[in-house]
Amino acid sequence: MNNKKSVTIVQVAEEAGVSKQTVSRVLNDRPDVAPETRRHIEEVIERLGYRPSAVARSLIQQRSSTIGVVTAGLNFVGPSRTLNGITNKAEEMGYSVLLIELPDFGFGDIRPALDTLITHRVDGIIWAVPEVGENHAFFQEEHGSHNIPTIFLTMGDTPHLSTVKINNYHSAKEVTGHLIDQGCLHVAHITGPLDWWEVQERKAGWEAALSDASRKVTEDMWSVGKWSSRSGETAFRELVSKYPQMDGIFVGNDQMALGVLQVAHQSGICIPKDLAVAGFDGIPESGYYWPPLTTVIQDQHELGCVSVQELVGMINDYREEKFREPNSIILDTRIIVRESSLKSTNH
Amino acid sequence: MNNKKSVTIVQVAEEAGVSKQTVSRVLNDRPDVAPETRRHIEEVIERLGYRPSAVARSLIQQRSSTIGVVTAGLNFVGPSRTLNGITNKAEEMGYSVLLIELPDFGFGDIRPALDTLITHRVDGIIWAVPEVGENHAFFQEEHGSHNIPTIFLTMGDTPHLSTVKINNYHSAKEVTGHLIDQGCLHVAHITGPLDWWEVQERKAGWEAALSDASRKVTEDMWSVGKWSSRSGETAFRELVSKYPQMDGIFVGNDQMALGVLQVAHQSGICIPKDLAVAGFDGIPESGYYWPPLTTVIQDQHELGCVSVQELVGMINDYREEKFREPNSIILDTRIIVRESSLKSTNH
DNA sequence: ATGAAAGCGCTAACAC
DNA sequence: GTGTTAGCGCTTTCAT
Repeated sequence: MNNKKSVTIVQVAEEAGVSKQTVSRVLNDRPDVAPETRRHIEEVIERLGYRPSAVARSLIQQRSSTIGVVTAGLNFVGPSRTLNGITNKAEEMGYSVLLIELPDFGFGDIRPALDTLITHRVDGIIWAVPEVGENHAFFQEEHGSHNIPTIFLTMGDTPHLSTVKINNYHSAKEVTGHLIDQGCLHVAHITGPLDWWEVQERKAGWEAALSDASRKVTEDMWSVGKWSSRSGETAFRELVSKYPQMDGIFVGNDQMALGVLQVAHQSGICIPKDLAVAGFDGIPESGYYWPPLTTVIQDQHELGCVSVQELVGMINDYREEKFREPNSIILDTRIIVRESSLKSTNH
Repeated sequence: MNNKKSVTIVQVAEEAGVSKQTVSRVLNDRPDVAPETRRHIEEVIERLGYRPSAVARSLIQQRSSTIGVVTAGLNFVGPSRTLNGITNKAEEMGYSVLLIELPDFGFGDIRPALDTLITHRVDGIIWAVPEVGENHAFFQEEHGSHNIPTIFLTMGDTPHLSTVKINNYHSAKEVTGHLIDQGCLHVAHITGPLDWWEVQERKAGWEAALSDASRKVTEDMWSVGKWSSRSGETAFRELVSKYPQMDGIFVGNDQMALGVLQVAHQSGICIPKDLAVAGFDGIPESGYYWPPLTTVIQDQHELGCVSVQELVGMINDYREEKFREPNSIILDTRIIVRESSLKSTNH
């Protein structure tokens, strides 16, 4: 328990009575080692508990086999599921993950995070911080200020940058259409914070669906939340008073929708009869809300997987000095209809 | 955008017309550099966009300033909040985080994860995988097979190992006591999977509370879930039929409690009048369930923070060859009483 | 099939 | 206050 210094390749070589190159060959599965020598060296490695140093290897090979992941808001459900996908896929593809979490959603603190990653010589970067306000402006201006392959999650299309995201606009439009199909004449909307790119997309989708159904969109028909159940509660109370004729509502995420359900119970609003409700995200609990919540399932695990795959492709092309066209990958979602929006069957 | 190779200390030295040693001094804020030289070098560093290589530095210093974090089930709320705390604190204390997620809760796949960390020469390890079945046996037998300071989260006290955890036993006992105080005569329990250490602790706490109130504990009074709302639903239906006189229930986590609430609604069981319900974890949404859920708040963010602090202490002592007594840190929880358990006020 | 030498980018130890 | 030398643990190139 006390031999602090770890075993090195030289010690293995001495113990085995060979040169360190031969040991190195065994480590890297090179063919040109006598079977007998190989077995002997493997035995010594095992006996000494030798583990080659990734640090030394990274230095000489000029590649760390590590990807840097920058995230924010890990205490939220979405980002952590994405991270889940990233770690799984990275491991599968032979990469380690260096994780950085920004203290907020990335206003002003980008440079230190980036410096840490550059310093560690990561082979590629996944920028898993959603686009909020101007927090991505840095990259739009300075793309190429660092020359590490980088992929961005959940941001709008931007020249020269590769992105991965779900189809927010389309999904929002579809779920709003579903509410209209259920016979809702007045479909309200609770948004997330307006400076989020996703939020703008979802709101635009809601507007498009109404517009397609020849309905007007006015200011009193929507309200702004902050993702939490509490903020959903507040936003909903606001709508109840300013848009009383509302008989359907598309809520920007499931947590806020839960806040809506609670206010409805307290106020004697019957769901879905008086008000059809749909959420967004598809968190597992939503099927157990009361009533079970209609929502849009976005596969955030898959989002993580796909981004790793694309990034590794970028890394490889970069190494071989091949030019690679920036890619914009869009993942589909799936509406899951549950009781909270089923007006028609209740008639 | 195309100069692939990154700038090195030698290039900075040449450009500045000094030796690399002087540049190194500036990088490490050594006092013995002429102010003028320092400014000049800093200007060159800035101009060239030089970032020192953590890889080379790690190699020579024999320390990586990186901690390895091993986790599992990131798609659950608890582990990701803990990770949140870990990243925050690690960054604050000048450490980077290398993240590994086990595919399951750690049966059989421990060695590769450990190898990855050793290979990367992390300075310390946070084993944030809860103790389940025999998944920690490896460490109990082979402690010291690797000589990296390691701290374990959410596992029972074990000789020679440092641990951090919340007081599961006490919390469970307290919340069960609360249900009894509310006048419940028959308090049931839904556990998580029985091979989890936490689950055993919580069950024992529930039993102790009943025992203190001179109630008998029999097999028909409890049922086993798997953490999900769906499994809570199943377990509760089982209890309804095998323990019909039940008028209170302590559920092993909030998600399963949500499943209980749904079944109650469907079956016309009135909460809390017919049945008082308490959960465990204190996820933010629990205050918006219907009715709002009484639960035990465990601060998993704090759990992460504390573990980093303790680990850094261990790392420092280890470096200085000081012996450090293995530490077992226990964090307190807080019961938050909401409508779901307030029988007395309804009388 | 194996070994010797060089060097990745940096810092520690010692000159001057 | 600054430069020189050596070396961290490994892989690459070139001999043998």
